[in-house]
Amino acid sequence: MHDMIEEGQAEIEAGLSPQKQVILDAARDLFVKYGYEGLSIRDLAEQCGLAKATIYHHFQDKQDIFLSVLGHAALTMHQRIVEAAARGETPVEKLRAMVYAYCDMLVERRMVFFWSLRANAETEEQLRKFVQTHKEHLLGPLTQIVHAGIEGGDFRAVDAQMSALCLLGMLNASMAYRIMFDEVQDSADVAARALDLFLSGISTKTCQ
Amino acid sequence: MHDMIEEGQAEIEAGLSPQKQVILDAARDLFVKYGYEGLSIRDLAEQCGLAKATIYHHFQDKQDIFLSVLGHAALTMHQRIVEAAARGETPVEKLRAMVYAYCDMLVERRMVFFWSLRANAETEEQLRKFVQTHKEHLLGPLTQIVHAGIEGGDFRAVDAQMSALCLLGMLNASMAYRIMFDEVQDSADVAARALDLFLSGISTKTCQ
Amino acid sequence: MHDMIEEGQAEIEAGLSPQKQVILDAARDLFVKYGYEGLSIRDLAEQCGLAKATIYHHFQDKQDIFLSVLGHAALTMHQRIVEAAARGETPVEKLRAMVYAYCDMLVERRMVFFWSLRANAETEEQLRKFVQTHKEHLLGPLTQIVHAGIEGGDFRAVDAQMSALCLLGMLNASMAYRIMFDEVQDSADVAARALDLFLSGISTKTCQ
Amino acid sequence: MHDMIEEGQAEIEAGLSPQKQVILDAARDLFVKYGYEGLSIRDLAEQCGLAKATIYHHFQDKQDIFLSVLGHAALTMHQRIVEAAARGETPVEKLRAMVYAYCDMLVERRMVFFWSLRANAETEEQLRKFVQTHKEHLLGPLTQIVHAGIEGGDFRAVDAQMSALCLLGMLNASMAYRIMFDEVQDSADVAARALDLFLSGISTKTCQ
DNA sequence: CATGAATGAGAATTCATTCAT
DNA sequence: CATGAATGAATTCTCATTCAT
Repeated sequence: MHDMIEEGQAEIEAGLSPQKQVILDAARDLFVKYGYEGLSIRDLAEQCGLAKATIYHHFQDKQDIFLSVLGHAALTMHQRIVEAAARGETPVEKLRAMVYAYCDMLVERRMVFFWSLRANAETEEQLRKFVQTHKEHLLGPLTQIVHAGIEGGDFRAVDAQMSALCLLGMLNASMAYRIMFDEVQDSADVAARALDLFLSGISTKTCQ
Repeated sequence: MHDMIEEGQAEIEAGLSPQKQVILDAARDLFVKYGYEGLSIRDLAEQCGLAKATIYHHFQDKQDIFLSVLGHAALTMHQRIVEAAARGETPVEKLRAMVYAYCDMLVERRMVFFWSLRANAETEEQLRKFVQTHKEHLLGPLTQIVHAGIEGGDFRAVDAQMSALCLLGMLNASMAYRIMFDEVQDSADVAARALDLFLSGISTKTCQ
Repeated sequence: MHDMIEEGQAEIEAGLSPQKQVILDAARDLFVKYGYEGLSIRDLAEQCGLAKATIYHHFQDKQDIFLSVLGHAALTMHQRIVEAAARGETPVEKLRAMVYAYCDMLVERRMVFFWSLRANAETEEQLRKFVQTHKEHLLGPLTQIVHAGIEGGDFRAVDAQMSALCLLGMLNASMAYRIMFDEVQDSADVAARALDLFLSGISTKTCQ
Repeated sequence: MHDMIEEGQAEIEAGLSPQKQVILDAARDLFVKYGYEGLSIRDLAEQCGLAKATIYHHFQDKQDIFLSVLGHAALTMHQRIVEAAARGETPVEKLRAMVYAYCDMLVERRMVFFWSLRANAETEEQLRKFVQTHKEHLLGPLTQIVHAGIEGGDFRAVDAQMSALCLLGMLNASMAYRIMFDEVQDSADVAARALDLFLSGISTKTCQ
């Protein structure tokens, strides 16, 4: 895997006080580990070395933290994927770079499934809208490349968005499996094989 | 979609007291809806029309309920998939039947991802082992068919298990998307398209 | 220590169904270990290999069990002490035999203090009356011997009951200390030294 | 009895927030009255005029409260006994003052037996260690005086610690009896008689 | 910018007990 | 004589959140 990020803890977003960043980074890890209900403000505060009340100084409530985490994750994913795409020439090269970048983030943050975070019932509607708004950040660039590949004659005339979605699903499943059961396998390997299967599926060339 | 199950609530497993079945069915729905931490025993009891204490008469604790739900789900999935496979002749036909059966269950029980259920930290290790034991129920039959397809010359010589895993991932993502965002689309359609992409990927025939 | 009882589990009292005895024996151990509130009917039932409801077949309620245990303990103590007294000739010999018998029971059943069992508030009044009634079983024989010693000119003219009470207190404290902290010391030794101190205190002879 | 403490509720220990003191004082009374299992946090909170959760703001859990109570009791006992000892000249005088101080505390706080408080099974080991650490506070000063008495030729060459332990046992039993059954008797009287018996036992002089 | 104190609501779990069988 | 099923009340403890400082 190519562009390993040294330590994914502290990417400072414009307009975010450093203290907020600390909280968000800790919150991300805890949400991923324990889910929405499973993260307790007490734990979060302890993790940050702050008092519980201080958390409320920076965020309105738990949902606020949650949605902030989600927003930042989506944004970062987007940035990395777009950056990765820029490193390739052909659609296939671009796709490969994006896939690696995506899998890196999955593993690095153990964010196995982006959607597996599950908020409580009241949040759910809000969450749905939120995800609907931000999913483009992830799905959009992929879809676009698939589209370009179709236009360029590299790929068959499939439904581009649906294909991108399937690619993400394959990667999610593969990485989840690797993380849960066979940590020995290199994630780049796993990702490569899933990507090959995908490319065989959409490529116009004879399969092998 | 073909064999829609009329009401997925009450398949009686051998050796399970009916009262336990009632609790498990309700628990399944609530776990899927709210996640592990999100299900409260109080809600579960109310849903079943029982007193909280009665739940604890039948199950040791929340984890016990959780793992029971998981176990039964895995078993049911297995049964349905195996049944479905029996309805096809060729590997492709078998695969298609299995995919439909799987997606039916996903939608019917809104079990969007089988693995997205997430227990608390202490459970996690136990959960991991549990899933490791039971994943075969789901992955095994698929892998077997892919294998048969390879042997029979229908499929390319890919890693059968990895391919099966990718197929599941594609279906999970597709169905999750459909459930979350465009409920209008027919899930059979969505499933069919994902399957076609997959088949194109592993088929030995010229793509297209 | 002389008359070690082989296994203090099953002394059958006249008129007690064997099943009741089993329950009482288990209850005694649990009350001693955990106190009144600390014993749970569930644990008691498990310990006996019975269902909870079966306990209620034999006893009215928890208090009933508690008072039965107390009654039987008082009775057994009484019997053993009286038996022991019969084995001595002089008051001092009798006292020594009683003390050994008492300490044997303390250790054997870890009933460090007879009175340390504490029931809940509502029971307390009932308990007080009960203990008041039964304390004679323990204190009476000792007091009587002290009295005899005074009459016979062996002991000083002290308040016999108060002296007996003090002797019990010394033994309780000594045995409790031994059980809690230095299990190495022989309980017969410990008892002997406490008794010597007591005898020095009430004896008419020059000390030493 | 000489130095009766007017109201034993509010001795402020250095370094303890006043709120913690309030809770500890209430907890002491309730533990003594009902035992470890018998005290409910709800009752304790009500007694303090606080919300249940507030108790947990100040203490980690029930055990924490319990051990705190024990620690403070041991400390206070120690202080009072040492103060009392300073008021006497000869070992006998010192002992007498200590005994009165001890019995005062027993009655005042109805702490009939210092050791009769019994925690649940998991605590027990922790409790044992705790008591082992703190028993010196109570036993140490007494043992020391007995030792001094032996050195000075006032007392016989007995095992000082064992004697001190016996003295405590006598006092405990005597006071418990008085509190439970004949409240009419003056506790100073009761204590005096137990002490006289003890002194007769260890004194080198001819017994009367 | 930060926090200690406080809390009402609710979490999971256990309690002693009853009753139909 | 025995028990499985059931339960209302109580248990310890945690939750997200507020507020005065």
